[in-house]
Amino acid sequence: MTTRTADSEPLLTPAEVAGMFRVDPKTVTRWAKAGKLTSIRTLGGHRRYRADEVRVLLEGIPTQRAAD
Amino acid sequence: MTTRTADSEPLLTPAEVAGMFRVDPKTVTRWAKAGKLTSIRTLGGHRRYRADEVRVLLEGIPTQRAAD
DNA sequence: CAGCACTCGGGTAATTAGGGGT
DNA sequence: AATGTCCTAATTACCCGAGTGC
Repeated sequence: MTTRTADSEPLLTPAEVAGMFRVDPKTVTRWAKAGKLTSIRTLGGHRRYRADEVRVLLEGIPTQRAAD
Repeated sequence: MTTRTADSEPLLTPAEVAGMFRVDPKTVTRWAKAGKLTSIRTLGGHRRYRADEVRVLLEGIPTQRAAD
């Protein structure tokens, strides 16, 4: 219950997100820089995106989760 | 595999749809605004259209979608 | 260690959105 | 009512070389 952290949130690569939106990976990077998308950076500087967030932004269909 | 993603990967750009219908991209935009065509917006406001929907409107042959 | 695919960064064309008018 | 065209502003796509990820 109090464990409300994003436990196992699968992260997506720029190419993955770009494919889902039918845009260029660079565009996804631009969204991250604009703060429209939550980006997690690897230690090398590469970005990873939350599958949850992307799914919501795509059609507004959040992850199927049991009612709180 | 619990690949429970919404199968809305195949998206088309306005130019693509316009080319398939032999109309101006603006016309496709009008169709979207009129609700005649399902449009998914990028985070920048650009529209993307479902290949399924376009195919149906073009040939009337819907895509085989797996029943959940 | 070496290699390939991908992503990074910046910069420049092409496309799209929106309103207005024919 | 519906489509095509003109305009400006914003967004997106492709160019490069270098670094990261596996």
